Amino acid sequence: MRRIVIVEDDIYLREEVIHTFQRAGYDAEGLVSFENVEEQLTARHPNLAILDVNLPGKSGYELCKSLKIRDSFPILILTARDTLSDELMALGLGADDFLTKPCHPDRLLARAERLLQTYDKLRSILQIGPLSLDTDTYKLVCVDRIRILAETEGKIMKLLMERYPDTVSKGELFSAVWGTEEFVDENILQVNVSRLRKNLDGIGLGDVIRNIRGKGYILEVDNL
Amino acid sequence: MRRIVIVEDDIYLREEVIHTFQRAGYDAEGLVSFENVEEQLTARHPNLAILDVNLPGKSGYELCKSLKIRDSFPILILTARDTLSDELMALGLGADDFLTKPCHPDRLLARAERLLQTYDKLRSILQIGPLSLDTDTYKLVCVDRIRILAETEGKIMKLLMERYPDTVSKGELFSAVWGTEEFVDENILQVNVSRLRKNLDGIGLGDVIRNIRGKGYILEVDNL
DNA sequence: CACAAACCTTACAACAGTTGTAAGTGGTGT
DNA sequence: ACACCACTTACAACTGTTGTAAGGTTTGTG
Repeated sequence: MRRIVIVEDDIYLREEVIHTFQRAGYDAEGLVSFENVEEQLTARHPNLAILDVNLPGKSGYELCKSLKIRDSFPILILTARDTLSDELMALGLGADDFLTKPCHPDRLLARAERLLQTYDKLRSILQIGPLSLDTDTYKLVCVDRIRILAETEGKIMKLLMERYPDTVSKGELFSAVWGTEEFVDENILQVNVSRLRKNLDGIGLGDVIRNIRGKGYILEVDNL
Repeated sequence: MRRIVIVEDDIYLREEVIHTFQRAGYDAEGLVSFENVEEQLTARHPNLAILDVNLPGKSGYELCKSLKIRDSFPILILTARDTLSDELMALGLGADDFLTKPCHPDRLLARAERLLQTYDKLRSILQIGPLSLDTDTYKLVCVDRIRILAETEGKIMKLLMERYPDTVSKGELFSAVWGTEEFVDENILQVNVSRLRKNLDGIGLGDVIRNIRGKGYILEVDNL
């Protein structure tokens, strides 16, 4: 079932929206605390997030922007701020739709379902900034250049993107790619990182994988 | 450059919209005849279509629906009909966004750019009904079942989807897959169709490729 | 600066998956 | 009943991927 997470501090409106989606057969839930909204959201792996922008604490716009760097689910902004510049701001930061309160439940539902449908086809795609990776086929795309990675290289790239912007230890890479941290030649990881780097270089992505001596590998995509 | 095609019979509004997009650096053009709108649109391979629903001739809604069966570009409905049921209808038929006239150029632009951005990641995906095929990797998806096809099988599937709902002659298949209609063993096509069918069967798509004796092959996806 | 540890690269052979060939079976229309 | 078209399976050549081996380079430390 599709999970929809609602971030809205007005409890009455929140419950109404939740019920709208539950009646339509979705697994809808709302956040009740507005600390660490970003962590709470990503931890629940929603298929869609509905966001108010007037939240206690961090601005909804900032939240939207930082969620959209790693583009895993669509974001629908639902807010009382109804000026054009609010809408332009939201869309410019990557929001997928923008609706103003009060909003008819049917409209909200239709818009939400539209987004769910479109993002269905993107389910398997990991995104970090301008870089995207299809985790089924290991097709890597950067702007308009593409490359299809071999399985081992793809698995490494996948983990690096999932853990971004953290460093990934060699042990983690071993268990993700070979299923064990032990009994595997240390060198084989380096060989495959080397191959992966050569591949990335071929599409203009030199120096994207950086090694942290003694710690592991990390993705660097700031300058793109 | 991104091509945007505008389908709008009010010439003044049409020109205004065209200019809005041209100023923003897009290749924007409008249809001037409203016969065969669907053929005109698909022939121009737009990255986005902007559609009025009150057209002379065929209803914009019907048009939207039949365009969306093969989902190659996003559709933004721009119309004077501003009731909720119009919006629900449009979204239900697969339209990607719905705006009412008069519409501020900046809003239109922002919404359009949002769609272009999202569909960038779907550029390589062919869709016929519930079936989608990534033409770079030959990943075939039907609802939630996926299969990655080998290159030759993928090329055959690709052509069958592109030509849907027409029959594809063996000659066309030969030139698309092997680059020549001659000097290739007749049998090799049958072998690969056989392999493809076995693959499709594996994801619950038995009997999707039908042979028309003496004519060629055709895709049948009505019953899905 | 010398040394060791960590990291990187290239070449190669084993392997897996894909391709076309060959040969034979099954079905359809006249 | 016959010819023709369509289908299927087995097999060997080929292609791209993988891990191993061996040697080179960089980095931090005493």
